[in-house]
Amino acid sequence: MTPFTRSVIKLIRLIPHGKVSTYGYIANMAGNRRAARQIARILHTCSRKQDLPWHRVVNREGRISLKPGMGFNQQKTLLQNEKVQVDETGRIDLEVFLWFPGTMND
DNA sequence: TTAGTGACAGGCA
DNA sequence: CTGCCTGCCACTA
Repeated sequence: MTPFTRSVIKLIRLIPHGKVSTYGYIANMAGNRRAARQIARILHTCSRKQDLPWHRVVNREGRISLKPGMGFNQQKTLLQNEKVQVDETGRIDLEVFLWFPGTMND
């Protein structure tokens, strides 16, 4: 468990209900802006056991980066339960739902 | 050690 | 909107 991983975990837990963030932003906030893919891997490995809101992390296009049948449906459902609008293709309007640290918009 | 891969990002056509 | 390409980094065969 590297310090980078720990800060990533903390940051993700800060994402408020009803908002989303992106792999790139998380990586940037954690100190390594080129680590977007590592964020994905971290979530993939320890999301369940770390009790993380993994579903609040999408890619920079505001789209769910999971293949249908591989968690896509679950993530979409979890987000919709939080009133986040997700269309059938897994797309989300980042202009509305992207979380910016500091601006306690919720 | 090398090569392929992926829950990514950005630039460009 | 869709691809294609490059940079990135941990993991695996």
